Amino acid sequence: MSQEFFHEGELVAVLTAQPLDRFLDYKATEGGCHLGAFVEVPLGPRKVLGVVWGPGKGDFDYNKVRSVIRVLDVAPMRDEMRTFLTRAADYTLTPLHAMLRLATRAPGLGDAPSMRKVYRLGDQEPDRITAARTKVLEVLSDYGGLSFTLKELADMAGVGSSVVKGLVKLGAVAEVDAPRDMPYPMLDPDYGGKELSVGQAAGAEALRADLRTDKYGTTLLKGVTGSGKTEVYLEAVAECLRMGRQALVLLPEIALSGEFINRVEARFGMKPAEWHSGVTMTERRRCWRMVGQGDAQLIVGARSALFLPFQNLGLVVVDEEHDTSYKQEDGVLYNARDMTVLRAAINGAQVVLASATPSLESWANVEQGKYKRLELKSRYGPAIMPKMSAIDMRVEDLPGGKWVSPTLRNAIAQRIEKGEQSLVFLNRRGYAPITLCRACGHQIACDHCDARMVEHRFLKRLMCHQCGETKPMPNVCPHCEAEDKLSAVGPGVERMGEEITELFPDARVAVLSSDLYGSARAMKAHIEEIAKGGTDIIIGTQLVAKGHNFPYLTLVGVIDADLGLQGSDLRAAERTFQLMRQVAGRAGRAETPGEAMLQTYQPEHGVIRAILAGDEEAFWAAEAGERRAAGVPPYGRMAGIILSGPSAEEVFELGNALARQDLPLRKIGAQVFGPAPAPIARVRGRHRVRLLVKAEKSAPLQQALAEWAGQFRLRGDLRMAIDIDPQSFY
DNA sequence: AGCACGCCGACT
DNA sequence: GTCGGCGTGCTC
Repeated sequence: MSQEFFHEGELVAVLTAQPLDRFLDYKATEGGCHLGAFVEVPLGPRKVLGVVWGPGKGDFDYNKVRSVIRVLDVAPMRDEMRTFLTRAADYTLTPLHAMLRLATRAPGLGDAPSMRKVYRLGDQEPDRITAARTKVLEVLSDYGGLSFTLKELADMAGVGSSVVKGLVKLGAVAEVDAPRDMPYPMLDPDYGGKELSVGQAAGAEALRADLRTDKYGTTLLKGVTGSGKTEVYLEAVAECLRMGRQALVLLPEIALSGEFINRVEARFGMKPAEWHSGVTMTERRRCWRMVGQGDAQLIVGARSALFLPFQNLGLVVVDEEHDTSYKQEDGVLYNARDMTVLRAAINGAQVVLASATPSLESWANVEQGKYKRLELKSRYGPAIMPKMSAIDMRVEDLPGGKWVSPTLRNAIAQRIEKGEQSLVFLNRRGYAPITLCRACGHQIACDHCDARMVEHRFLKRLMCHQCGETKPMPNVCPHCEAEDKLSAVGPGVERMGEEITELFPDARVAVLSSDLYGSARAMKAHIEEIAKGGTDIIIGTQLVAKGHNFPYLTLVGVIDADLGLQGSDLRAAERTFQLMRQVAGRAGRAETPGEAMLQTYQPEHGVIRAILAGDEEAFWAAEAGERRAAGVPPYGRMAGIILSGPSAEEVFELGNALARQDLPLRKIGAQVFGPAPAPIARVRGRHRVRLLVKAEKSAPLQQALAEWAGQFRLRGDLRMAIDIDPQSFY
């Protein structure tokens, strides 16, 4: 039985977010402190944030032990959260202090809850009544009982703030202190329930029943685009709210949150709390604190929202669970989808993994009986799945430098005639992926990374898609100094825009690519305008595959369905399959049936055939068979070790040393591959080398990796990062 | 992470 | 002589 409270002077073990790989003993403050308390402690000359993790070990000279400075005024960290952080740290081989940092990423955590003055109706009558005073008092009585800040109240009444101040002096308006961080408004689970189809209602009831068990469980909610998955899992959220527990919905893309928030408001009457990189500092602080004290019922956020201090987490929905952006690729390497399952298991919460095209991992977990599966077959509304066909590019008559086949061009022309929208999909941003010198063959590359610079004609610059570095488009070749010999090779969305405008000079064309907008807000506004029908032809990247609804869209043309099939990345087939199905699912979501056309040079390829046939089970079974035979995820375990440093030789040397001293891995039957240049071989001037480790599913991989890596002490500027379950493994 | 300590090269 | 480079080590 662990001790829950520590009296003044007792030793406590404190974990700080500083990179120390152990707990430090401190003496509890005057007044004592609870297990899990957030505290401020002295560390050398500094004061740092920490969490009381347990009783002190007492193995440090008692006279040198310092005292906790103060206990912070936030809810203590719960046992479940400490367990979660510990187990997540063990799983991802991340130091615990780095996990704590993820869990305390809120500004002003150490501040006392700040107060502000708010105004409400007072109990006195004003001595003289004026028009301005009447307006202020009317506003206050109209919103009976509610209070406002000075600015809000003055603005609402259309008067100056001096009028309000005057009324305060007379006692007609009361000035009171209120905490700046207000609880989020209560959501009403019975506010705006939509009529559900029979299939949806059955799915919703299954999820509600699982929630009522009060136990952990994971359900894969599968349904084609537009089948109404969102309505179904919002019913699970409603049940969670009725039970008085907190719910979290994770989205892969911030750009989607605006539309989703509106749906939540329509369903529950109020907006939920939001947590992602786009929310302001003030709002972040409010969200973190309110989640911690149970005054936020539903949080919509990005993967890092999983580390919020929930008091009573009952449900986590991972929307578009197959999306690769759930994998954090720098800093702490974790997969938010997998960590969700871990957290829910510890909290006794339910997980809903929603997707039209689930990941093979989730598919395999269903097969093994670890997850339940719910499938929404019938579409919500009259639309049906699009008709899909391949355009065999080997027989199309296309001049060099052009990418829209005559077949696709004719199909687009027909839509324009009927006043319907077409989408031209190409998963390549910018104007052209390669800038080549026709005189010497030089390709312009990034100065800091091992990547080619992509021309962005819209910005009139070259950009590195690895590090974001840009430079102006040069007039002469940087290598041979020939003038006017640089030319754009290969297609990007901007260039497609040009080609489409040439083919359809009278059509309204819009290019939709995340880098063309200054802000998420601007992008959202543009997407909404397009969705209303303000455009004939949309040219888009991956962005359009992520859940936006275009009711007038009836044709999707995929420019290069072969992109991503090449190379030896084992996930390439899976990703291509998901992407193509998602894009094809854009077409015909409303009343009009849609059509999807895939331009390909290999129409006989298994992935292309599976997409066209709509035979998912066949695709998954074939893909699973190949992975099982190769002993790779989800049927085997893998880890990547990324070594980086300023000198390529030193990094490789370390890589070779690791590969040589692989006894800890051989003991568990694991194999080491590499070192080889990492998929991105140079980032921001640092050379990167990767080793891959492959083990049986049941092998204790983490312990072996820890022992293996522990043999080395990194000198100078060398870094080592271990990536459990890497996204790409070739 | 910060910050101090400390041991070698080129400046007033 | 000393200013300052950043390698090494410590923080209860």
